[in-house]
Amino acid sequence: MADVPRGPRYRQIAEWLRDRILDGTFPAGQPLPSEEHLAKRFGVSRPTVRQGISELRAAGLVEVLMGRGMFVRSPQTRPALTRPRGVRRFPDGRYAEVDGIRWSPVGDETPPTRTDAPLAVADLLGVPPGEPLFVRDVLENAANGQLRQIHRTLVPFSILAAAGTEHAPPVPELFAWFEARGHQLRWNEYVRTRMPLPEEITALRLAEGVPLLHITRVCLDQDCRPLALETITTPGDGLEILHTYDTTP
Amino acid sequence: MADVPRGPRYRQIAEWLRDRILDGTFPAGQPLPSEEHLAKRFGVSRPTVRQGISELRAAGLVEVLMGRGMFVRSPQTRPALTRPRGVRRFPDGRYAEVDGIRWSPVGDETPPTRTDAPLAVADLLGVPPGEPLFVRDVLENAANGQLRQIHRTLVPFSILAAAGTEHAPPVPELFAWFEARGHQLRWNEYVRTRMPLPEEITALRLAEGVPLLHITRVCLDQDCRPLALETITTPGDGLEILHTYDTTP
DNA sequence: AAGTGGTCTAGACCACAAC
DNA sequence: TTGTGGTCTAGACCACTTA
Repeated sequence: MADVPRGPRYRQIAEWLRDRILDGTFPAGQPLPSEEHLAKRFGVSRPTVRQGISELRAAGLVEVLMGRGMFVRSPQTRPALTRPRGVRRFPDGRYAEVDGIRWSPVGDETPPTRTDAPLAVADLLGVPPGEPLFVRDVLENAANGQLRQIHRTLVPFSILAAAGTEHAPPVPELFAWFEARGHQLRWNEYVRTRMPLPEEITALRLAEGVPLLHITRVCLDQDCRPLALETITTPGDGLEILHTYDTTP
Repeated sequence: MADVPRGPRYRQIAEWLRDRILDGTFPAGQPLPSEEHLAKRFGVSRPTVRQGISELRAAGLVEVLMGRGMFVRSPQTRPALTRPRGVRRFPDGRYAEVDGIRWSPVGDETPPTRTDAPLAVADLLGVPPGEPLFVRDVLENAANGQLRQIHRTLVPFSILAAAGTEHAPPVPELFAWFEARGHQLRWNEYVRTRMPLPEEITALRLAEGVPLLHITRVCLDQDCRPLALETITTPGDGLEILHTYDTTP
């Protein structure tokens, strides 16, 4: 008995293509048959073929170029860039990111604003919800624009006021600034992932079907009191992050 | 002058729905207008409406239940579960995950197999590509099946052979086992994200548009020689991971 | 039974890219 | 000019859920 095809026609087409992509019949970079061609080959209409293709696009297996055709994406291997996470303190008191990446702002740098702490942020910062926060929001790039991230810094005005200012320096100067005020620093870093909103797709120049990595870093003092919070939003493709630890007693 | 609607009709419909979801006109859990209703309201055909809806589904903004309707997904806030990453060593020499989650295997536990190290894994384990590896693969669940993960453990046979065995115990017994052989342990943890393959969607019971978090943990000895590698694949929704660090000198 | 979404047809016209 | 994908129509029939 021959195998009876299961499920809807569009999925059979998607699976036929997927199998041939994964087994190497259609190698990466190779143009795939046109929609019209596939429609004739499977005896279905073009919208049906397109529905199958949309699954492969969402899964990031193929890339479709307007007016040119459909192409196999490069296989999922390890990302090109590994980004060690951590903060280094030099003997002279300067702070720097361990990953050593030099970011520069994209476009006009918008002036800092203020916001009322939403629940989740207030929780992490140990302040009541609605507490006013200093906000700096920067779209940054590096590596000749190959790399982008959205970097947001949040500091409660109550902490700035205690130091007699209303303006926080950017990270990592902020950390040296905290240290100069007698704090010894540690960080908690929360990592999660989600699909991007349309604005994020354009801002970060994301390809179809690429999720985001979302890092929330809370800077704490020696008594585990939160001082500041950063969120870093980066593309989930071509990038991995690295944490190092030994045993916790 | 009134605003002229831009872009294709289906995107206008998607944006109309998205705006009303984000501004609270359609609160979470509320049923949205039916496809037929939307088609009449916008003067388009049902496939056009469906194309717009497919964008919202991919972005995880709405959830569609067959025969019932379309519903607003809960907003993207902080995930329900925070999973601290790390390994604890008790004074009696036992090791345990810092997150304290008790996992149990789903279905029949498959016996360990062997594989030839692929390039990326060989690189992290410091062995030549193709080196034979011990492989344990387990689909695990916790919290009454609410939580699932795919846990793979890889150990070079060369390391097992040096201890006169061909069978590695599961993590975290493996760590105590290494320690008993004179190693002092550290870990490197690589975090990345990607969209799931169809098998992973079913194994992990993923909803539409939910990316994966993919953790690769390498266990190193005191001389930074890799001993074993684990990969943990978990749903990207409802879960975040937490790393803690202080300054690197 | 009525209403929902899931699948599919057989076309059409358009925008874009390459030749 | 030709071939590609992008958008859209105006229906059809089916499977599923709820009442």
